[in-house]
Amino acid sequence: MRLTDSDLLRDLDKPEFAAVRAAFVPRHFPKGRQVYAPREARNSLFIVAQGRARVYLSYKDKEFTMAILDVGDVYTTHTRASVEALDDLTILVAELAAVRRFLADMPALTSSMVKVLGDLLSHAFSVIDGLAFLDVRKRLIQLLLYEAERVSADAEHILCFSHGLNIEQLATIVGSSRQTVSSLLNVLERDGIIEMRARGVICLPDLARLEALANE
Amino acid sequence: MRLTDSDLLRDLDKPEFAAVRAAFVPRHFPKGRQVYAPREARNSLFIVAQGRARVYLSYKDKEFTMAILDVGDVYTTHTRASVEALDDLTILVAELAAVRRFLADMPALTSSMVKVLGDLLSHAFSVIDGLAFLDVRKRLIQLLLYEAERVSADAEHILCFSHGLNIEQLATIVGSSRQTVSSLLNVLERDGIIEMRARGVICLPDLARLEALANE
DNA sequence: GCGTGTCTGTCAGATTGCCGACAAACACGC
DNA sequence: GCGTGTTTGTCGGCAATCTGACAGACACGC
Repeated sequence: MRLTDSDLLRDLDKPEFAAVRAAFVPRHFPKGRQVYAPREARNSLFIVAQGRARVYLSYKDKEFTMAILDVGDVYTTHTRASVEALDDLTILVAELAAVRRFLADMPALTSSMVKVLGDLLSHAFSVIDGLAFLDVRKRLIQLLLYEAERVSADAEHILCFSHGLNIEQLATIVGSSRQTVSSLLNVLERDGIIEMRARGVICLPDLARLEALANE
Repeated sequence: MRLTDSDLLRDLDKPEFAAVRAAFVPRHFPKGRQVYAPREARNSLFIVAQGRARVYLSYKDKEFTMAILDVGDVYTTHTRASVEALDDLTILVAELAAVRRFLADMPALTSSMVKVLGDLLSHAFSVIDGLAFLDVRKRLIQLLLYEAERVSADAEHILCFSHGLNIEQLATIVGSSRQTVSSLLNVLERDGIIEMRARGVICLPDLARLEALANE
């Protein structure tokens, strides 16, 4: 779910961007608080400075999680998505209109913006791809593989990651129900493909086999 | 499915944009020909000058149509989507890198680019929204309403549109199968909510009732 | 006007995945 | 260690939708 950790955050701290940096205001949200409501009029751009945020669509009492933003991730509102704080959250917010004023002067900023939008778009296409062509089981496996990729840098002997989400939240990511995801995970565990060490922690003792399942 | 008919095409013909205009090369494709293959390396931006193009994802022998581009629509590749000519097609193509070089000099161009990406993104969100929350019937009804909106300007007494697609193609738009869409359409017709005048032509004698169905 | 190829309507069977219900496992404060 | 609220596992019934099959309708060239 990681989106676009461009160098925007780092760039902003360079002296030549001081003027732009001033357009970004830090805002804090306690865990669970709504950051943006569905059809918020304002278009803004923010960078996650601390904590995680969940970007999601909702309809009646259902929710679909589009992305989980981590530190360094950049996001633009002006879509019909809501955002909520998954942990205590700090973001740097700028009005899009304000940022736009600087675009002419700072080509680097333009590239960043275009990159952010491009990454969001590319991610959205992946999501559509999954929903249109894959069943819940495959979408879940893809999610596991995706998470695995992010920790693989640690090169642990046995690959584990702590996503810190409950089954219900996982279900909103793959667009399914708690019950379905629960039983799929348990089948995978019985087959020795995953291991659920604790709530919110999954290990992948046999990555190769998981990858095979994704392609079958 | 109409995307982003920004003023890019018109803007480009202004004398001050002559330099940028030169970066766009016209290309022709006969009906049915592939315009971009799935994972084409090059990132480019094009404007439809004549005909229609279909943007779609594919997986094994299934396809999902993301959008149908009309004259004036702008599209950027660099996603995993393919594009094919739905009619005989003429597009103005520019390499993204080439366009990017002009961005600094021409803020208006930047706005256009950001708008294009933003529109694509917003459309992608709508698609996800439909796939995640609505059943085939509702997605189909939304599609009908969407098409209705585009011709409503004609203010005909009874609203008709000729989409020029067969049932199978409609099915790829709503992410369903030919059989399902066929029977759903026939149920709607029996209920007097739509009228299929000829292949590829649908009339909506009772728009209000259709809208009611969409919200139920 | 006839024949061929495509498009459409419809049915039956199988599958997927949802939902409600309920019990067991867990987390955490006291 | 106990009690309460949350999370998880599992079952059964049900609705949506897919697939394959086939017949009838249509379109168009000759």
